[in-house]
Amino acid sequence: MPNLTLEDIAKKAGVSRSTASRVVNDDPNVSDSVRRRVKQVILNTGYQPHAAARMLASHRSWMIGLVLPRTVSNFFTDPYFPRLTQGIAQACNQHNYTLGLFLLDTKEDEKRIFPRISRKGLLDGIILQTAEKGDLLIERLVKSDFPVVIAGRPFIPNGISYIDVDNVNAAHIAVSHLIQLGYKRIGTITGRMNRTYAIDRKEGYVKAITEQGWKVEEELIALGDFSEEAGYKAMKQLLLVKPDAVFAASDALAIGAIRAAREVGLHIPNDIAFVGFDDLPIASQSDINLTTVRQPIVQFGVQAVETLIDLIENGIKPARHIIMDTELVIRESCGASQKNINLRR
Amino acid sequence: MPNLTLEDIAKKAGVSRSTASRVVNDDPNVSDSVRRRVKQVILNTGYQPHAAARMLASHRSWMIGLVLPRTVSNFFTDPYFPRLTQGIAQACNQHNYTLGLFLLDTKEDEKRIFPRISRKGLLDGIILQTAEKGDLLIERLVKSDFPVVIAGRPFIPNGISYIDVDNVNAAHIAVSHLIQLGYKRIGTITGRMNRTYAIDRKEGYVKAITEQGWKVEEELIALGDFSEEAGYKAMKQLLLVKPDAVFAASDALAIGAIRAAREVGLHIPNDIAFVGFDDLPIASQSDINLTTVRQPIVQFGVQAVETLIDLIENGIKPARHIIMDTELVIRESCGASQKNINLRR
DNA sequence: GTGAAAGCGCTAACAG
DNA sequence: CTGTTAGCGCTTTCAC
Repeated sequence: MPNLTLEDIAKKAGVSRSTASRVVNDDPNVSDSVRRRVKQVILNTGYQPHAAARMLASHRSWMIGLVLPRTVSNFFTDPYFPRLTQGIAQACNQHNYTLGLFLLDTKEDEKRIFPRISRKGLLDGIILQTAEKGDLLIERLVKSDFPVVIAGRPFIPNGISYIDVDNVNAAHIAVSHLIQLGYKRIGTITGRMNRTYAIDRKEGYVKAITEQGWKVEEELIALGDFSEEAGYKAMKQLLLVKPDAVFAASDALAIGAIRAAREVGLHIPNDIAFVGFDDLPIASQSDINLTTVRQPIVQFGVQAVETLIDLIENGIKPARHIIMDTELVIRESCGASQKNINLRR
Repeated sequence: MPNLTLEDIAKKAGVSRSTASRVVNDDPNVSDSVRRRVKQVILNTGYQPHAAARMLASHRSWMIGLVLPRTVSNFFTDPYFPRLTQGIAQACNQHNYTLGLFLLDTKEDEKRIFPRISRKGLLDGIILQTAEKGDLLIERLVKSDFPVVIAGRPFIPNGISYIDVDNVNAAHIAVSHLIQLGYKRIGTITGRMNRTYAIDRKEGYVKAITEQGWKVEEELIALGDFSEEAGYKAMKQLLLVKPDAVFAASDALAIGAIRAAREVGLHIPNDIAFVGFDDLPIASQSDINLTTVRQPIVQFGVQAVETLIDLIENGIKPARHIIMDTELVIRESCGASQKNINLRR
């Protein structure tokens, strides 16, 4: 395939470069006969417009960036991020955008990221995973008037678009469910408190506990980092204080925790109950059967892209705030079915 | 920040645009004093060259694409791919390349991918995960003389650069290790046979078994797809024919398999031994302690990028073929330590 | 509905 | 070492 330019196509079709351009870009101001002729030439030659030239002339790159900060950057320990990425990639394909992936591994990366992503002509917009409190990147991005969507509510949500689920409420429902089932000593494994979603899910737990007039016991709260490994370790801690049920802030945490519980011979849900968060495919497997809060992760990614495209095309103001629904999926690990039998007796 | 151009910088520094360009691109042909002056202006103004303009003029995009075919596209079920992606992203940051991620979700995606990634001016090169037998993408890419590195040996390796580990040998070593420990009825959980690495690891297994003069029993070979869930299901099958050891073609498979074994009350390694492949972090956790073939996944990604950059800068011929080392990491799940004690007695 | 012409912001010979 | 001059391939007014 030779390096054809628009000029060549125009010549072969016997029209001007502008007209050829109009056909390529589906401009309505072209007569049908000419359009057909040009399209035929394009088809025959396999012509593809030069990406950089188009970017330069049109001031659009048709490319969006996904930025994942360092703290989530060994992003393979929690299946959430790959899944989110998948949703985002899918939506990009759909809308004909190219996805640029920026995984921040080191502190160095983090320091150099702003110039790289804000460089003019590279990205039309950015999806940024919620970062830590006091993160400068979001602030700088907001100031730069760049189209940005935050995945997960940021610490300072003023004037910036984001998309989230109602984590407080979802966690509250999950823990309340355990309470209704009669558990009295409910522990939780949280994510690290440098993320709003970790904070919010803990808040939902606390709310449900205090609503009962119970005291929140610090020893029943264990810290993880959303990975399976962390769930395992956190559960080792919790086992010392013998909870009868545990709300884990992610499925990965829950699965690690379940491993730890089983390792010491506990049976689920008879000896101890679990509720997770995410509803990953593994949650529904027969030996896990995890009751969990279903998050529409892929759909969340799609929504992020579509919101961003809206920002790109219609301006960033006013900021969009989108909250997606969750749903408590009741399986075996919470003991609901057995409890119901008990109650019936 | 206003939209500064090189011209503006040049004016402010009292030099020509070319000189400013030279400073930006670290061209040695600039006097120190001028260089300092221009650099100062750049620093003061926060100037960033326009990405598209640079791409167009230099015929380089400083962007590489990572293409993951549909069959690996729900790429969050096997931690291998996120990890590989991380290695690739890391190397891209290091070398100042932007990473374009192309996750192929649907058949549609797969059909439309070639024009998208081969569009001139978008990518300097492509890293492509090994695809299925008869995949047209690789062929078309080879024909197009585009710089491409395949991650994992492709089915038709002629004239194309790839990077791989010696899967046959690694699997052979792993299974031989089980044989030496005295296991007599060794099963395996393979990946789907549409991937060279799945085929190769099975071949290593077969080689080790037949080397002993043993017959390869089909019922001892279960098919998975490299996910934990598949490992669990495959193991359910294998349990029916009571193997005393199992070689799993990935750690994810092994962990799913271990869950299935434990579910029916088997103890590891006393009742049944396991060896995995990958050495993911979870393999070393205290209740898993998986003996496994360590693959340098992140380093593999880095190597892929560096090979690709070599191709971009020095031409694609001759094709590079790089085989990276693996290592058998012996932990508890194979029963080596206990066996040794037995032997010593 | 179509064409001519003017850039988009940069790199890269080439001349000095 | 530095400046001048052509483009890179496309989009986008602006006339007609």
